[in-house]
Amino acid sequence: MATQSTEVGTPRLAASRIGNDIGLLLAKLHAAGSVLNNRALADFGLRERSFSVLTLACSGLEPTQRELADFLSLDPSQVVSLVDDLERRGLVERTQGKQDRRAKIITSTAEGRKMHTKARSALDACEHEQLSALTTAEADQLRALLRKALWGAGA
Amino acid sequence: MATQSTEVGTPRLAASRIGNDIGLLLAKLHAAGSVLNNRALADFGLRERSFSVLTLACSGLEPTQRELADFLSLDPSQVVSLVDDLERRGLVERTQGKQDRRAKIITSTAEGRKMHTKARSALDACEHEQLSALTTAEADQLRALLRKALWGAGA
DNA sequence: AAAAGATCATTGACAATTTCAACGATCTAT
DNA sequence: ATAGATCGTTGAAATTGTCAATGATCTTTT
Repeated sequence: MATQSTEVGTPRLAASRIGNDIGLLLAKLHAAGSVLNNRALADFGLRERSFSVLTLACSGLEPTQRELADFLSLDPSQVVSLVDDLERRGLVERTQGKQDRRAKIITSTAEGRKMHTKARSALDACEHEQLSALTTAEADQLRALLRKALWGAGA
Repeated sequence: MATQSTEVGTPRLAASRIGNDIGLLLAKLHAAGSVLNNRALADFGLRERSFSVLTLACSGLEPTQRELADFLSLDPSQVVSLVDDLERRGLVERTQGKQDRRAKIITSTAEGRKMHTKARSALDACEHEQLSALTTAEADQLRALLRKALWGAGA
């Protein structure tokens, strides 16, 4: 994410064969969205990643840090920092794993859930803005295709 | 891209609301694909980005470095390094802009085009592997939706 | 039941990347 | 002409990514 702007720039070069590369398209849309998202989350002292951790902590799924690392495509040590920060701010708590005492389950505090609710609605607005060129049906379709590409038909 | 593996990990947490966030889905699919792509390109001494620059250099579109930066969502200084490397290896050349003498137009050498052809076919295989959970029609649809989200219906 | 080997969170070191401010050269507008 | 913007480039600073080592705990093998 180099361009601080949201503008996705001259589509002139999109005519190249590379304008059809899934990898590049993913990178570009992701970069553009990150700027939007981080800008919106800054009001809450959050970034995309800490928001993701907070969301999962609020989900009731009781994720371990290892699961967070896998799911968010992060190194376990990065999760430590993310959780440290959220825990220091009282939004999240580490509790010992039930079957596995090595693992730490991340759960949200009441305050964390309040914060999450507010941040979530801000993010939804972002997403809507990011996909404004698509109809609602197309946006849903995009989501479904991305999920299927990642996890197969099962998810 | 933390996990060096291609495995996209436990979909258990995908049940969370965040498993529908476009931002996260893009990040995950992009991260997984990057590992694949960079692994394949390593045989040619290329990475995703240098390959992108090389591709645009081969496109006949005569992009300036500024255009490359915009299109690839990179800082202009990052493009300098990328082009430096490719130029040192004789794959690409800087030529002075026609209307604007500040600008540098990046074009490919004959050797650059040979390299590009080989790398391209390796990458196509990657993309196919990355999207193996999708049918061909779905992959095309995904491409079209990403393009529309980025550049609107026009592109 | 004990030992060996794997996995979890954590730390800290190191490398790579991103971001930013400054610069000379050139372009554009006043 | 002059003033202000833009292009590529450099280099420094901040952020991120990667990796190896550790103690605690789990799992598997004997």
